[in-house]
Amino acid sequence: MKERHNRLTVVKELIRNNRIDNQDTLLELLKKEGYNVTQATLSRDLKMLKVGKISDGWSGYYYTLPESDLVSESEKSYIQDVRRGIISIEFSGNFGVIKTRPGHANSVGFALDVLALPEILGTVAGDDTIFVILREGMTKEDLLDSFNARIPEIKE
Amino acid sequence: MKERHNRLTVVKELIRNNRIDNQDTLLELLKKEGYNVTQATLSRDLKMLKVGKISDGWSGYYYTLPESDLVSESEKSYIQDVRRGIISIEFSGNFGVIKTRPGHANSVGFALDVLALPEILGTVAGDDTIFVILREGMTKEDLLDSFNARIPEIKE
DNA sequence: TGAAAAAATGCATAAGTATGCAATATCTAT
DNA sequence: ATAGATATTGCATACTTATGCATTTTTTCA
Repeated sequence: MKERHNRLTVVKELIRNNRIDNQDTLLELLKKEGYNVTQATLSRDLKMLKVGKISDGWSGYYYTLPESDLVSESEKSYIQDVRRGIISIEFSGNFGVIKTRPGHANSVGFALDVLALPEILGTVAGDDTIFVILREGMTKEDLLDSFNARIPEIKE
Repeated sequence: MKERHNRLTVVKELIRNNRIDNQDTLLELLKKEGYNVTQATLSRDLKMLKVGKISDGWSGYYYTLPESDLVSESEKSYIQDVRRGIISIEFSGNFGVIKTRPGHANSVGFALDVLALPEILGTVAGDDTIFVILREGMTKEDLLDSFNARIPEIKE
């Protein structure tokens, strides 16, 4: 059985979707989801998930997931768009050319805009080709690094 | 006397430059800096500074400043560029027009690029005017909010 | 399968942080 | 300068979170 694994997933979801500021509250929510554990276990769960506690900018604090888990579902779908469409990327000076499967250029280009990679100043998409303009001072290495960070397994 | 204010500055600096994971440790460091207070006071200081506690990605946790205090010095200088140059900003549809002091449009525009506000798709700068194109789906309210968050006291 | 090893959990309690209250210190408006 | 208002602080303690240890559950492997 993967009881704990399931619970961790639920905990993560609860933290993502609620402003929770202590473990007892989280314990309540977990109970409603059918998980009956003690505060001790929850404390260990949070440590495992690397959950942090930060200011709400007002007068309180709440739990927060590490950045890597904060990627929203919608962002994930854009990442999928990129993965599905992209074929190759090559550079010339501060311009890049992305080749995509036919008809995918727009979805990939739009996804890149949404992902707002700091290296990219703008894109123009045709049918199976995207023209990428790098921001002043950015190199193709910068962009590729950023790619690998935001879009894992780009080499699939 | 502004004892507390000074102390807060030191606390902030200590947190920025060290990996501190509890208040007693911080208390020690503060003592070395010549500030003798109790844990209770420090707890209040941290709340005031909106200090958070996040995972080091390994097995521990440490204090961290809110984003607004993490702004790098170089970023601050760009923020200054914007403050020095900007006069007004108005909108029409998904376009914005920023008026600047004569000759300042380029420094402000470049600073805006560097700051990479997610609302801005791109800018074109003349001599005392900047043309801002909002990203699809973004409103002028979004941009103004972002402005206020990243560039405090824009109304000076 | 049936041990032995590893992982997960609860209990009790230690460690860490926050806060009510009273005492001071600082600021404000005469 | 001075009384009243505000802000800061320490003390004691409540609240919150982490963890050592023993127990139970799950996994591994011969």
